Amino acid sequence: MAPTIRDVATAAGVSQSTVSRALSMPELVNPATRARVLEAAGRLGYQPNRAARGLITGRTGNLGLIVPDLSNPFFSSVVKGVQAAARGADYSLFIADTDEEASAEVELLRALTRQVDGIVLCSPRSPDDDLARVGVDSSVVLMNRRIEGRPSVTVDNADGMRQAVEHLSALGHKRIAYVAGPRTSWSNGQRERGLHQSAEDTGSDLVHLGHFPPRFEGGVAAADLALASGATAVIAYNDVVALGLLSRLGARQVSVPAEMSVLGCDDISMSAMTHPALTTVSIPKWEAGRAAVVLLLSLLAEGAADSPAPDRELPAQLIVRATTGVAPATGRPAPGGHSTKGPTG
Amino acid sequence: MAPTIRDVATAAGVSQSTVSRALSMPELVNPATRARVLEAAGRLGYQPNRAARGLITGRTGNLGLIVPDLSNPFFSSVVKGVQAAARGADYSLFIADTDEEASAEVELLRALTRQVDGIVLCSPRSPDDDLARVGVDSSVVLMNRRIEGRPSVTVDNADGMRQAVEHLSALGHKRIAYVAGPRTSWSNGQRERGLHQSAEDTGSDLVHLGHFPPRFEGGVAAADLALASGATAVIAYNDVVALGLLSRLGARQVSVPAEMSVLGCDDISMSAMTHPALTTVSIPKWEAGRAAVVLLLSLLAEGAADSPAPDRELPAQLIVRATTGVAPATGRPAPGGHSTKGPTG
DNA sequence: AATCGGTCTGAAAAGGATTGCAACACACAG
DNA sequence: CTGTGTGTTGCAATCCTTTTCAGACCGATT
Repeated sequence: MAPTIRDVATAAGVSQSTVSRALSMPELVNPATRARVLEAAGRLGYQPNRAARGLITGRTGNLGLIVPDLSNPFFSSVVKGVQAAARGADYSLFIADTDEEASAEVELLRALTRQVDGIVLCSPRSPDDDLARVGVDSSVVLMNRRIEGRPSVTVDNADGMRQAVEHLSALGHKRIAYVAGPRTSWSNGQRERGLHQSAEDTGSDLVHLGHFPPRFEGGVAAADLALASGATAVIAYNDVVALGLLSRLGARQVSVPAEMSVLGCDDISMSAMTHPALTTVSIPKWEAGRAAVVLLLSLLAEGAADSPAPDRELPAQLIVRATTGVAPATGRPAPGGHSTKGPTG
Repeated sequence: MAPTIRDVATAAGVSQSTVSRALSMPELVNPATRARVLEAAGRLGYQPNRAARGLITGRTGNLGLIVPDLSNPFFSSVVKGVQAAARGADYSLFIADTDEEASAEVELLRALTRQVDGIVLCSPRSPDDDLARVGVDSSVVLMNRRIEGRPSVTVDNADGMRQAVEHLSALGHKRIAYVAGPRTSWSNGQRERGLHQSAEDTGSDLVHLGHFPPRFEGGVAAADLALASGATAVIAYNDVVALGLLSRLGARQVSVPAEMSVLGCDDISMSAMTHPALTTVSIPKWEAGRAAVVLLLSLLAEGAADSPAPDRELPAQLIVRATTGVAPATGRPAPGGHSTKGPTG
């Protein structure tokens, strides 16, 4: 149905090989012939069959992207960055969403691996062992997770948390609550680590409120714990959770930031639009997606040879908006909430 | 590198054809042989090379999905529906985002068409002619757009708007403003049509505030116009815009719904979580994505033969939450805003 | 005139899976 | 004992492109 290289060849009065060369190695054919070939190809609307090409080159021209939840705005931004970079390099993109289910990751990884040249695995929830096993044969770049011996793109979450804690500390907050994300999230682990370290450095009390689903409802549920904890500021695992916090605090008529400061993470676009606008630790999402693809493509080009699993770490950046303010003069009473300085999960 | 059908064949002591048949037409081979083949395939971890298969069958096992903006939660839901259906039918999914740019649609359509068996084109912004031209050769199902002679999945937007207007009318609102979406959006046209019809039926005044980008900022910008229009209720093109309206109304200290009722469209998850929770016309997003794939697959199975471009229309459903209430007793003055009953774009 | 270098082109193989056709074995009927 | 049918398997062609290898051609040098 669609024109093949053969059709172009006869139309241009040359052989298939010449057509192939005219299109992919232009300097090897006589300019006049090439012009004829290009004209014929254009006239027939010829598009090379990527499956056939892939069969012989062993490369598909496709990349895969696996994310936990496409409806999370954090990941939409990542997807956009990945997409831009892939399209720029003339790769097509398979995107798959695991619905936050760890088991789906290895399954998708396996299913995808035959159809792509490489995979960006974003914020995987699976245990290290599973990931180590499955990715060996194909090129996989991890994002938001670091595993020994695997290339990855990460963000300096710990430093982001340091900036957050120092900001709050400078505002006079002495007791800071943290609403944690999934136990299986590597980023969450990094953030907890950064929090504990900088809490210690600044002499702040850190209250770990427990692990919550990284969604709006998680923040809603955590808000009451935060209020009961005696903290004057609360840091959320991400912005969506922070928005949930704000919502519940609003419902309980707690004024932000006068009575309680709230700080998110990610800097999703919605965060700048709330009232009051959310103070947050900005993560270069788009850039991270792009960097993952760049790294992946460089690995593919090298032929998976030398370098021992490169890592790329991007900076996080505190963005101060309106949900953080000076600590209330009178400390709140501090019932409930278990204060701890050791990591909990 | 990866095991081929040949490897399985020698391992099982049969020919390639037998392996192929054992895997895809099990009833044609001797049960004992089949068992041997399956065992060998399993042991070697054989996965058929889809490119090679596609070369001969002419089918890729891939579907394509094109949406205007992945970071719009409406489309994330659609994507999830499409993905679920595709995965259920053992198809892989290419997803592409046009960044709301119409020209990218035809380009992506063309690029994708060779690599997939069919495409779901969601909420296309391109003019009818362009779409009519490009899709002829491949199977394309439109979503949120109806074009003569092309299969489509749509939602009864007009009826959704009717429900909205009747709801507001029953609450005593006489003057209703509409914040329109992109001119190039077919859904927007349908909604305007429904609005004008039901405004006439209920004897309400409809104020068209103009076209705004379908984003939060669009709502923010429209809010002041709504206030100045003398309307006591405002319907937004979608929920994201409605959230922008709420934000700006809040900033201007207009109480919702006491002074102004606000009504959105789509029912994105965020809408149930605001304070007050947003009244909205719910669109079956997930279901629509699924329906589009089901329709597409049925077309592929039929071999694009008989039926003259089936259309599937899904119902919309008003969800009353807290941003709509009885009209304020004292009508507001009505300067600015151009009242009209004819469609504007 | 023969050789050489260089440029350009074509023939043919390869890549992995599917499938039409032929072959084979076997049982059974004629 | 031959012919027919059925059930099972193998051979070989095919899909479309890339790539290797060899050949053709031309001008120039020895």
